[in-house]
Amino acid sequence: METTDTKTHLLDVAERLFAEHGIDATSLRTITSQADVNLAAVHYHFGSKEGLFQAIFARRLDPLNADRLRRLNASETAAGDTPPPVEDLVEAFIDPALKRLRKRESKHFMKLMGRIYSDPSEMHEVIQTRFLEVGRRFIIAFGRALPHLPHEELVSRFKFLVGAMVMVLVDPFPRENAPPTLDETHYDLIKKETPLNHFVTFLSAGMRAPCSVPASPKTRDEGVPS
Amino acid sequence: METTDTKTHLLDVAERLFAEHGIDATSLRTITSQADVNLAAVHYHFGSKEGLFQAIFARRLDPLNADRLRRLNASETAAGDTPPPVEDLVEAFIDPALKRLRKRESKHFMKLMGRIYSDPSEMHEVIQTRFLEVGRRFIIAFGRALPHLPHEELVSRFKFLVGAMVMVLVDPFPRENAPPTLDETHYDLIKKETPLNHFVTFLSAGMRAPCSVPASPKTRDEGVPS
DNA sequence: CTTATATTCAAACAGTCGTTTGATTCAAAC
DNA sequence: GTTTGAATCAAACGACTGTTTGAATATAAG
Repeated sequence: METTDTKTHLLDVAERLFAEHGIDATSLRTITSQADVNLAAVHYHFGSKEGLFQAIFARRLDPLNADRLRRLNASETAAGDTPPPVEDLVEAFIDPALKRLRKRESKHFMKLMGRIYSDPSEMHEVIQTRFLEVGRRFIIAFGRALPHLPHEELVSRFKFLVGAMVMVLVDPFPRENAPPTLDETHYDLIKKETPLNHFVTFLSAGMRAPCSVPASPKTRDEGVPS
Repeated sequence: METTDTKTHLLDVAERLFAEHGIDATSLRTITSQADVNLAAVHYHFGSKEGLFQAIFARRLDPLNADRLRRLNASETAAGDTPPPVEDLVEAFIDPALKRLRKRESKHFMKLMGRIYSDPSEMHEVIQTRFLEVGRRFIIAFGRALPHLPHEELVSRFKFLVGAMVMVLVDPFPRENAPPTLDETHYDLIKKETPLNHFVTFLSAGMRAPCSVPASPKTRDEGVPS
Protein backbone atom coordinates (compact mmCIF):
# COMPACT_ATOMS: atom_id res chain seq x y z
CA MET A 1 0.00 0.00 0.00
CA GLU A 2 3.02 2.24 -0.23
CA THR A 3 2.15 2.61 -3.89
CA THR A 4 -0.21 5.49 -3.24
CA ASP A 5 2.36 7.21 -1.06
CA THR A 6 5.02 6.96 -3.73
CA LYS A 7 2.65 8.05 -6.47
CA THR A 8 1.26 11.10 -4.69
CA HIS A 9 4.67 12.01 -3.37
CA LEU A 10 6.02 11.95 -6.91
CA LEU A 11 3.10 14.05 -8.13
CA ASP A 12 3.63 16.62 -5.38
CA VAL A 13 7.36 16.99 -5.90
CA ALA A 14 7.10 16.99 -9.68
CA GLU A 15 4.42 19.65 -9.88
CA ARG A 16 6.43 21.86 -7.57
CA LEU A 17 9.64 21.47 -9.55
CA PHE A 18 7.85 21.81 -12.90
CA ALA A 19 6.28 25.04 -11.67
CA GLU A 20 9.51 26.46 -10.28
CA HIS A 21 12.03 25.56 -12.97
CA GLY A 22 10.02 24.55 -16.02
CA ILE A 23 9.32 21.15 -17.45
CA ASP A 24 12.26 20.66 -19.77
CA ALA A 25 14.65 22.03 -17.18
CA THR A 26 13.49 19.53 -14.54
CA SER A 27 15.04 16.09 -14.92
CA LEU A 28 13.54 12.89 -13.62
CA ARG A 29 16.64 12.41 -11.50
CA THR A 30 16.03 15.72 -9.75
CA ILE A 31 12.44 14.76 -9.08
CA THR A 32 13.13 11.26 -7.83
CA SER A 33 16.05 12.29 -5.64
CA GLN A 34 14.03 15.05 -3.97
CA ALA A 35 11.12 12.64 -3.54
CA ASP A 36 13.42 9.98 -2.11
CA VAL A 37 12.24 7.34 -4.53
CA ASN A 38 14.05 5.32 -7.14
CA LEU A 39 14.51 6.75 -10.61
CA ALA A 40 12.59 3.90 -12.23
CA ALA A 41 9.54 4.59 -10.08
CA VAL A 42 8.41 7.26 -12.53
CA HIS A 43 8.21 4.78 -15.39
CA TYR A 44 6.70 2.11 -13.18
CA HIS A 45 3.85 4.30 -11.98
CA PHE A 46 3.37 6.75 -14.86
CA GLY A 47 5.01 5.12 -17.90
CA SER A 48 7.05 8.16 -18.91
CA LYS A 49 7.84 11.75 -18.05
CA GLU A 50 4.88 12.91 -20.09
CA GLY A 51 2.69 10.40 -18.28
CA LEU A 52 3.76 11.99 -15.04
CA PHE A 53 2.97 15.40 -16.46
CA GLN A 54 -0.47 14.33 -17.61
CA ALA A 55 -1.20 12.76 -14.24
CA ILE A 56 -0.40 16.07 -12.59
CA PHE A 57 -3.00 17.81 -14.73
CA ALA A 58 -5.56 15.04 -14.46
CA ARG A 59 -5.42 15.40 -10.70
CA ARG A 60 -6.11 19.13 -10.52
CA LEU A 61 -7.42 20.54 -13.79
CA ASP A 62 -10.72 18.70 -14.00
CA PRO A 63 -11.83 19.76 -10.49
CA LEU A 64 -10.84 23.35 -11.31
CA ASN A 65 -12.88 23.45 -14.49
CA ALA A 66 -15.76 21.65 -12.82
CA ASP A 67 -15.70 24.32 -10.14
CA ARG A 68 -15.86 27.02 -12.77
CA LEU A 69 -18.78 25.43 -14.57
CA ARG A 70 -20.59 24.80 -11.30
CA ARG A 71 -20.39 28.47 -10.39
CA LEU A 72 -21.38 29.51 -13.91
CA ASN A 73 -24.44 27.31 -13.71
CA ALA A 74 -25.29 28.67 -10.28
CA SER A 75 -25.12 32.25 -11.57
CA GLU A 76 -27.26 31.42 -14.57
CA THR A 77 -29.99 29.72 -12.56
CA ALA A 78 -29.92 32.50 -9.98
CA ALA A 79 -30.42 35.09 -12.73
CA GLY A 80 -33.44 33.28 -14.11
CA ASP A 81 -34.39 34.35 -17.63
CA THR A 82 -32.03 37.33 -17.79
CA PRO A 83 -28.31 36.72 -18.33
CA PRO A 84 -26.24 36.94 -15.15
CA PRO A 85 -24.31 40.18 -14.54
CA VAL A 86 -20.84 40.39 -15.99
CA GLU A 87 -19.32 40.59 -12.51
CA ASP A 88 -20.67 37.17 -11.67
CA LEU A 89 -19.29 35.67 -14.87
CA VAL A 90 -15.86 37.12 -14.24
CA GLU A 91 -15.89 35.91 -10.68
CA ALA A 92 -17.11 32.45 -11.67
CA PHE A 93 -14.14 32.15 -14.00
CA ILE A 94 -11.45 33.77 -11.90
CA ASP A 95 -12.23 32.88 -8.31
CA PRO A 96 -11.75 29.09 -8.61
CA ALA A 97 -8.22 29.78 -9.80
CA LEU A 98 -7.44 32.45 -7.20
CA LYS A 99 -8.90 30.29 -4.45
CA ARG A 100 -6.51 27.49 -5.35
CA LEU A 101 -3.65 29.94 -5.61
CA ARG A 102 -4.16 30.85 -1.96
CA LYS A 103 -4.27 27.24 -0.84
CA ARG A 104 -0.92 25.64 -0.30
CA GLU A 105 -2.14 22.41 -1.82
CA SER A 106 -2.70 23.73 -5.35
CA LYS A 107 -0.34 26.68 -5.23
CA HIS A 108 2.41 25.17 -7.32
CA PHE A 109 0.00 23.67 -9.79
CA MET A 110 -1.61 27.01 -10.58
CA LYS A 111 1.79 28.48 -11.31
CA LEU A 112 2.56 25.50 -13.52
CA MET A 113 -0.70 25.99 -15.33
CA GLY A 114 0.04 29.65 -15.95
CA ARG A 115 3.38 28.67 -17.37
CA ILE A 116 1.88 26.11 -19.69
CA TYR A 117 -0.34 28.68 -21.39
CA SER A 118 2.66 30.17 -23.12
CA ASP A 119 4.41 26.90 -23.80
CA PRO A 120 4.32 25.55 -27.32
CA SER A 121 5.10 21.94 -26.57
CA GLU A 122 2.68 19.12 -27.03
CA MET A 123 1.75 19.63 -23.42
CA HIS A 124 0.03 22.84 -24.44
CA GLU A 125 -2.65 21.19 -26.53
CA VAL A 126 -3.32 18.71 -23.78
CA ILE A 127 -4.60 21.34 -21.40
CA GLN A 128 -6.01 23.40 -24.24
CA THR A 129 -8.28 20.47 -25.01
CA ARG A 130 -9.39 20.29 -21.41
CA PHE A 131 -9.90 24.05 -21.37
CA LEU A 132 -11.94 24.09 -24.56
CA GLU A 133 -15.34 23.35 -23.10
CA VAL A 134 -14.95 25.84 -20.28
CA GLY A 135 -13.84 28.58 -22.66
CA ARG A 136 -16.73 27.87 -24.99
CA ARG A 137 -19.28 27.97 -22.18
CA PHE A 138 -17.98 31.26 -20.79
CA ILE A 139 -17.81 32.92 -24.19
CA ILE A 140 -21.44 31.99 -24.76
CA ALA A 141 -22.37 33.36 -21.34
CA PHE A 142 -20.49 36.61 -21.92
CA GLY A 143 -22.12 36.88 -25.33
CA ARG A 144 -25.56 36.71 -23.72
CA ALA A 145 -24.65 39.31 -21.13
CA LEU A 146 -23.16 41.59 -23.81
CA PRO A 147 -25.35 41.03 -26.88
CA HIS A 148 -24.30 44.30 -28.49
CA LEU A 149 -20.71 43.13 -28.83
CA PRO A 150 -19.49 41.66 -32.15
CA HIS A 151 -18.36 38.10 -31.73
CA GLU A 152 -14.82 38.87 -32.80
CA GLU A 153 -14.40 41.55 -30.18
CA LEU A 154 -15.98 39.29 -27.58
CA VAL A 155 -13.35 36.65 -28.26
CA SER A 156 -10.61 39.28 -28.04
CA ARG A 157 -11.87 40.44 -24.67
CA PHE A 158 -12.11 36.95 -23.27
CA LYS A 159 -8.53 36.41 -24.32
CA PHE A 160 -7.50 39.56 -22.47
CA LEU A 161 -9.28 38.22 -19.42
CA VAL A 162 -7.44 34.92 -19.62
CA GLY A 163 -4.15 36.70 -20.14
CA ALA A 164 -4.62 38.83 -17.04
CA MET A 165 -5.38 35.71 -15.03
CA VAL A 166 -2.39 33.82 -16.37
CA MET A 167 -0.07 36.68 -15.51
CA VAL A 168 -1.29 36.62 -11.93
CA LEU A 169 -0.98 32.84 -11.74
CA VAL A 170 2.62 33.00 -12.89
CA ASP A 171 3.54 35.90 -10.64
CA PRO A 172 0.91 36.21 -7.92
CA PHE A 173 2.29 39.12 -5.92
CA PRO A 174 1.62 42.71 -6.97
CA ARG A 175 5.18 43.63 -6.23
CA GLU A 176 6.41 47.14 -6.65
CA ASN A 177 8.75 47.70 -9.48
CA ALA A 178 11.48 47.92 -6.91
CA PRO A 179 13.13 45.33 -4.70
CA PRO A 180 11.01 44.63 -1.62
CA THR A 181 11.87 46.68 1.41
CA LEU A 182 12.77 44.96 4.62
CA ASP A 183 9.59 45.72 6.50
CA GLU A 184 7.61 44.06 3.75
CA THR A 185 8.68 40.79 5.23
CA HIS A 186 6.52 41.56 8.25
CA TYR A 187 3.37 41.40 6.17
CA ASP A 188 1.58 38.15 5.75
CA LEU A 189 2.32 37.18 2.20
CA ILE A 190 -1.21 35.92 1.73
CA LYS A 191 -2.47 39.44 2.18
CA LYS A 192 -0.28 40.67 -0.63
CA GLU A 193 -1.78 38.43 -3.28
CA THR A 194 -3.78 40.10 -5.99
CA PRO A 195 -7.28 40.31 -4.50
CA LEU A 196 -10.28 38.95 -6.32
CA ASN A 197 -12.08 42.28 -6.30
CA HIS A 198 -9.24 43.92 -8.20
CA PHE A 199 -9.80 41.31 -10.86
CA VAL A 200 -13.55 41.63 -10.97
CA THR A 201 -13.55 45.41 -11.04
CA PHE A 202 -10.98 45.72 -13.79
CA LEU A 203 -12.19 42.94 -16.02
CA SER A 204 -15.89 43.68 -15.66
CA ALA A 205 -15.32 47.27 -16.66
CA GLY A 206 -13.32 46.12 -19.67
CA MET A 207 -15.95 43.60 -20.64
CA ARG A 208 -18.73 46.15 -20.37
CA ALA A 209 -16.93 48.76 -22.45
CA PRO A 210 -18.73 49.92 -25.60
CA CYS A 211 -17.65 48.45 -28.91
CA SER A 212 -14.44 49.75 -30.40
CA VAL A 213 -14.66 52.06 -33.34
CA PRO A 214 -14.17 49.88 -36.43
CA ALA A 215 -10.78 51.33 -37.29
CA SER A 216 -8.41 53.74 -35.62
CA PRO A 217 -7.37 56.13 -38.38
CA LYS A 218 -4.19 57.21 -36.65
CA THR A 219 -0.99 55.21 -36.19
CA ARG A 220 -1.18 52.86 -39.09
CA ASP A 221 1.53 50.36 -39.82
CA GLU A 222 4.57 52.54 -39.22
CA GLY A 223 6.93 55.07 -40.71
CA VAL A 224 5.05 57.71 -42.69
CA PRO A 225 2.76 59.49 -40.25
CA SER A 226 -0.71 60.27 -41.53
CA MET B 1 32.68 40.46 -44.24
CA GLU B 2 30.63 37.28 -44.14
CA THR B 3 30.80 37.59 -40.38
CA THR B 4 27.82 39.87 -40.25
CA ASP B 5 25.87 37.60 -42.54
CA THR B 6 26.52 34.59 -40.37
CA LYS B 7 25.74 36.47 -37.19
CA THR B 8 22.45 37.95 -38.31
CA HIS B 9 21.46 34.75 -40.03
CA LEU B 10 22.07 32.91 -36.78
CA LEU B 11 20.06 35.48 -34.86
CA ASP B 12 17.15 35.26 -37.29
CA VAL B 13 16.95 31.48 -37.30
CA ALA B 14 17.46 31.19 -33.54
CA GLU B 15 14.77 33.70 -32.61
CA ARG B 16 12.31 31.94 -34.89
CA LEU B 17 13.06 28.50 -33.47
CA PHE B 18 13.13 29.77 -29.89
CA ALA B 19 9.71 31.34 -30.43
CA GLU B 20 8.21 28.29 -32.10
CA HIS B 21 9.53 25.46 -29.94
CA GLY B 22 10.88 27.05 -26.79
CA ILE B 23 14.43 27.70 -25.71
CA ASP B 24 15.30 24.50 -23.94
CA ALA B 25 13.65 22.43 -26.66
CA THR B 26 15.74 24.08 -29.38
CA SER B 27 19.24 22.65 -29.69
CA LEU B 28 22.19 24.46 -31.16
CA ARG B 29 22.48 21.70 -33.74
CA THR B 30 18.95 22.41 -34.96
CA ILE B 31 19.72 26.10 -35.20
CA THR B 32 23.04 25.76 -36.99
CA SER B 33 21.80 23.14 -39.43
CA GLN B 34 18.79 25.26 -40.41
CA ALA B 35 21.03 28.29 -40.71
CA ASP B 36 23.56 26.34 -42.80
CA VAL B 37 26.45 27.28 -40.57
CA ASN B 38 28.84 25.23 -38.53
CA LEU B 39 27.92 24.21 -35.02
CA ALA B 40 30.88 25.99 -33.52
CA ALA B 41 29.83 29.29 -35.08
CA VAL B 42 27.48 29.93 -32.16
CA HIS B 43 30.32 29.84 -29.65
CA TYR B 44 32.63 31.75 -31.92
CA HIS B 45 30.24 34.67 -32.40
CA PHE B 46 28.19 34.61 -29.19
CA GLY B 47 30.24 32.63 -26.68
CA SER B 48 27.43 30.33 -25.61
CA LYS B 49 23.78 29.52 -26.10
CA GLU B 50 22.82 32.12 -23.53
CA GLY B 51 25.02 34.65 -25.31
CA LEU B 52 23.02 33.96 -28.44
CA PHE B 53 19.82 34.41 -26.49
CA GLN B 54 20.92 37.70 -25.00
CA ALA B 55 22.03 38.95 -28.40
CA ILE B 56 18.54 38.24 -29.72
CA PHE B 57 17.05 40.46 -27.02
CA ALA B 58 19.68 43.14 -27.28
CA ARG B 59 18.81 43.52 -30.94
CA ARG B 60 15.08 44.05 -30.53
CA LEU B 61 14.09 44.85 -26.96
CA ASP B 62 15.83 48.18 -26.53
CA PRO B 63 14.27 49.68 -29.67
CA LEU B 64 10.88 48.42 -28.54
CA ASN B 65 11.14 50.01 -25.12
CA ALA B 66 12.60 53.17 -26.59
CA ASP B 67 9.59 53.35 -28.88
CA ARG B 68 7.26 53.02 -25.91
CA LEU B 69 9.00 55.75 -23.95
CA ARG B 70 9.12 58.02 -26.98
CA ARG B 71 5.35 57.74 -27.41
CA LEU B 72 4.79 58.19 -23.70
CA ASN B 73 6.83 61.37 -23.73
CA ALA B 74 4.99 62.60 -26.81
CA SER B 75 1.63 62.07 -25.10
CA GLU B 76 2.78 63.83 -21.96
CA THR B 77 4.11 66.90 -23.76
CA ALA B 78 0.99 67.02 -25.95
CA ALA B 79 -1.20 67.02 -22.83
CA GLY B 80 0.68 69.91 -21.28
CA ASP B 81 0.08 70.31 -17.56
CA THR B 82 -2.77 67.80 -17.34
CA PRO B 83 -1.98 64.10 -17.42
CA PRO B 84 -2.58 62.45 -20.80
CA PRO B 85 -5.80 60.47 -21.24
CA VAL B 86 -5.68 56.81 -20.29
CA GLU B 87 -6.32 55.76 -23.86
CA ASP B 88 -3.09 57.41 -24.96
CA LEU B 89 -1.11 55.69 -22.22
CA VAL B 90 -2.53 52.30 -23.13
CA GLU B 91 -1.83 52.88 -26.78
CA ALA B 92 1.69 54.12 -26.09
CA PHE B 93 2.41 50.90 -24.27
CA ILE B 94 0.61 48.42 -26.50
CA ASP B 95 0.97 49.73 -30.03
CA PRO B 96 4.77 49.41 -30.30
CA ALA B 97 4.35 45.71 -29.54
CA LEU B 98 1.39 45.15 -31.84
CA LYS B 99 3.08 47.11 -34.61
CA ARG B 100 6.05 44.75 -34.45
CA LEU B 101 3.77 41.77 -34.30
CA ARG B 102 2.36 42.74 -37.69
CA LYS B 103 5.78 43.17 -39.24
CA ARG B 104 7.40 40.02 -40.47
CA GLU B 105 10.77 41.19 -39.21
CA SER B 106 9.93 41.17 -35.51
CA LYS B 107 7.04 38.73 -35.58
CA HIS B 108 8.90 35.79 -34.12
CA PHE B 109 10.65 37.89 -31.55
CA MET B 110 7.41 39.21 -30.09
CA LYS B 111 6.15 35.69 -29.68
CA LEU B 112 9.41 34.76 -28.02
CA MET B 113 9.11 37.71 -25.71
CA GLY B 114 5.61 36.73 -24.73
CA ARG B 115 6.84 33.27 -23.94
CA ILE B 116 9.66 34.55 -21.78
CA TYR B 117 7.29 36.36 -19.45
CA SER B 118 6.17 33.06 -18.00
CA ASP B 119 9.56 31.41 -18.03
CA PRO B 120 11.37 31.04 -14.74
CA SER B 121 14.83 30.61 -16.10
CA GLU B 122 17.61 33.07 -15.62
CA MET B 123 16.58 34.50 -18.97
CA HIS B 124 13.51 35.92 -17.30
CA GLU B 125 15.35 38.35 -15.10
CA VAL B 126 17.40 39.52 -18.03
CA ILE B 127 14.39 40.98 -19.81
CA GLN B 128 12.74 41.89 -16.54
CA THR B 129 15.68 44.16 -15.86
CA ARG B 130 15.33 45.77 -19.26
CA PHE B 131 11.60 46.11 -18.73
CA LEU B 132 11.93 47.69 -15.31
CA GLU B 133 12.35 51.30 -16.35
CA VAL B 134 9.50 51.17 -18.84
CA GLY B 135 7.16 49.62 -16.30
CA ARG B 136 8.08 52.20 -13.70
CA ARG B 137 7.51 55.08 -16.08
CA PHE B 138 4.11 53.81 -17.18
CA ILE B 139 2.96 53.10 -13.65
CA ILE B 140 3.82 56.67 -12.72
CA ALA B 141 1.96 57.97 -15.75
CA PHE B 142 -1.11 55.88 -15.01
CA GLY B 143 -0.97 57.00 -11.40
CA ARG B 144 -1.12 60.62 -12.51
CA ALA B 145 -4.03 59.94 -14.83
CA LEU B 146 -5.86 57.98 -12.12
CA PRO B 147 -4.95 59.77 -8.87
CA HIS B 148 -7.94 58.35 -6.99
CA LEU B 149 -6.62 54.79 -7.33
CA PRO B 150 -4.64 53.21 -4.45
CA HIS B 151 -1.14 52.35 -5.50
CA GLU B 152 -1.63 48.66 -4.85
CA GLU B 153 -4.64 48.46 -7.12
CA LEU B 154 -2.82 50.49 -9.74
CA VAL B 155 -0.04 47.92 -9.81
CA SER B 156 -2.56 45.11 -10.05
CA ARG B 157 -4.23 46.75 -13.02
CA PHE B 158 -0.98 47.36 -14.82
CA LYS B 159 -0.17 43.70 -14.37
CA PHE B 160 -3.53 42.78 -15.91
CA LEU B 161 -2.67 45.01 -18.82
CA VAL B 162 0.68 43.35 -19.34
CA GLY B 163 -0.92 39.92 -19.05
CA ALA B 164 -3.46 40.71 -21.74
CA MET B 165 -0.69 41.91 -24.02
CA VAL B 166 1.47 38.85 -23.39
CA MET B 167 -1.42 36.54 -24.18
CA VAL B 168 -1.88 38.24 -27.52
CA LEU B 169 1.82 38.14 -28.27
CA VAL B 170 1.93 34.41 -27.65
CA ASP B 171 -1.23 33.67 -29.60
CA PRO B 172 -1.99 36.63 -31.83
CA PHE B 173 -5.09 35.39 -33.62
CA PRO B 174 -8.53 35.73 -32.04
CA ARG B 175 -9.40 32.25 -33.15
CA GLU B 176 -12.77 30.78 -32.48
CA ASN B 177 -12.84 28.04 -29.94
CA ALA B 178 -13.26 25.66 -32.81
CA PRO B 179 -10.87 24.41 -35.48
CA PRO B 180 -10.58 26.91 -38.33
CA THR B 181 -12.90 26.37 -41.22
CA LEU B 182 -11.53 26.00 -44.71
CA ASP B 183 -12.64 29.35 -46.04
CA GLU B 184 -10.74 31.06 -43.21
CA THR B 185 -7.64 30.44 -45.25
CA HIS B 186 -8.94 32.92 -47.80
CA TYR B 187 -8.69 35.75 -45.34
CA ASP B 188 -5.56 37.73 -45.09
CA LEU B 189 -4.07 36.60 -41.81
CA ILE B 190 -2.98 40.14 -40.99
CA LYS B 191 -6.59 41.20 -40.85
CA LYS B 192 -7.32 38.57 -38.23
CA GLU B 193 -4.83 39.83 -35.70
CA THR B 194 -6.22 41.32 -32.54
CA PRO B 195 -6.78 44.97 -33.48
CA LEU B 196 -5.28 47.75 -31.45
CA ASN B 197 -8.65 49.35 -30.79
CA HIS B 198 -9.90 46.20 -29.09
CA PHE B 199 -6.97 46.53 -26.74
CA VAL B 200 -7.37 50.21 -26.06
CA THR B 201 -11.11 50.00 -25.50
CA PHE B 202 -10.96 47.08 -23.11
CA LEU B 203 -7.93 48.12 -21.12
CA SER B 204 -8.82 51.80 -20.87
CA ALA B 205 -12.23 50.90 -19.47
CA GLY B 206 -10.60 48.58 -16.97
CA MET B 207 -8.06 51.18 -15.98
CA ARG B 208 -10.71 53.83 -15.50
CA ALA B 209 -12.94 51.63 -13.37
CA PRO B 210 -13.70 52.95 -9.88
CA CYS B 211 -11.75 51.50 -6.99
CA SER B 212 -12.71 48.07 -5.81
CA VAL B 213 -14.58 47.82 -2.57
CA PRO B 214 -11.98 46.99 0.10
CA ALA B 215 -13.26 43.46 0.65
CA SER B 216 -15.88 41.32 -0.98
CA PRO B 217 -17.83 39.86 1.93
CA LYS B 218 -18.99 36.84 -0.06
CA THR B 219 -16.82 33.93 -1.19
CA ARG B 220 -14.02 34.23 1.26
CA ASP B 221 -11.22 31.72 1.38
CA GLU B 222 -13.43 28.65 1.46
CA GLY B 223 -15.50 26.51 3.73
CA VAL B 224 -16.40 28.48 6.85
CA PRO B 225 -18.05 31.73 5.73
CA SER B 226 -17.20 34.81 7.73
C1' DC C 1 6.63 -22.93 3.64
C1' DT C 2 5.53 -22.01 -1.06
C1' DT C 3 3.72 -19.45 -4.57
C1' DA C 4 2.34 -15.30 -6.81
C1' DT C 5 2.01 -10.48 -7.33
C1' DA C 6 3.37 -5.78 -6.61
C1' DT C 7 6.96 -2.69 -5.81
C1' DT C 8 11.72 -1.10 -5.33
C1' DC C 9 16.39 -1.06 -6.57
C1' DA C 10 21.20 -0.51 -8.80
C1' DA C 11 23.03 -0.52 -13.15
C1' DA C 12 23.32 0.19 -17.65
C1' DC C 13 21.40 1.62 -22.33
C1' DA C 14 21.44 4.64 -26.38
C1' DG C 15 21.02 9.20 -27.47
C1' DT C 16 21.41 14.27 -27.14
C1' DC C 17 23.12 18.23 -25.15
C1' DG C 18 26.43 22.48 -24.85
C1' DT C 19 31.07 23.10 -25.31
C1' DT C 20 35.97 22.68 -26.78
C1' DT C 21 39.76 21.68 -29.70
C1' DG C 22 42.99 22.02 -33.44
C1' DA C 23 43.41 22.11 -38.10
C1' DT C 24 41.96 24.54 -42.27
C1' DT C 25 40.32 28.14 -45.26
C1' DC C 26 39.99 32.85 -46.44
C1' DA C 27 40.95 37.89 -47.05
C1' DA C 28 43.44 41.70 -46.54
C1' DA C 29 48.24 43.99 -45.06
C1' DC C 30 52.78 44.39 -45.72
C1' DG D 1 54.89 35.83 -51.79
C1' DT D 2 54.59 36.05 -46.97
C1' DT D 3 52.36 37.05 -42.91
C1' DT D 4 48.58 37.98 -39.89
C1' DG D 5 44.27 37.64 -38.09
C1' DA D 6 39.47 36.40 -38.54
C1' DA D 7 36.32 32.87 -39.75
C1' DT D 8 34.86 28.12 -40.74
C1' DC D 9 35.16 23.31 -40.34
C1' DA D 10 34.97 18.18 -38.77
C1' DA D 11 35.54 15.74 -34.78
C1' DA D 12 35.49 14.71 -30.33
C1' DC D 13 34.75 15.71 -25.16
C1' DG D 14 32.27 14.91 -20.81
C1' DA D 15 28.01 15.36 -18.85
C1' DC D 16 23.34 14.73 -18.75
C1' DT D 17 18.87 13.03 -20.58
C1' DG D 18 14.66 9.63 -20.63
C1' DT D 19 14.22 4.92 -20.72
C1' DT D 20 14.94 -0.13 -20.01
C1' DT D 21 16.43 -4.25 -17.78
C1' DG D 22 16.69 -7.91 -14.52
C1' DA D 23 17.51 -8.97 -10.04
C1' DA D 24 16.15 -8.06 -5.16
C1' DT D 25 12.63 -7.17 -1.91
C1' DA D 26 8.30 -6.82 0.22
C1' DT D 27 3.44 -8.29 0.71
C1' DA D 28 -0.33 -11.25 0.70
C1' DA D 29 -2.66 -15.81 -0.72
C1' DG D 30 -2.94 -20.66 -0.99
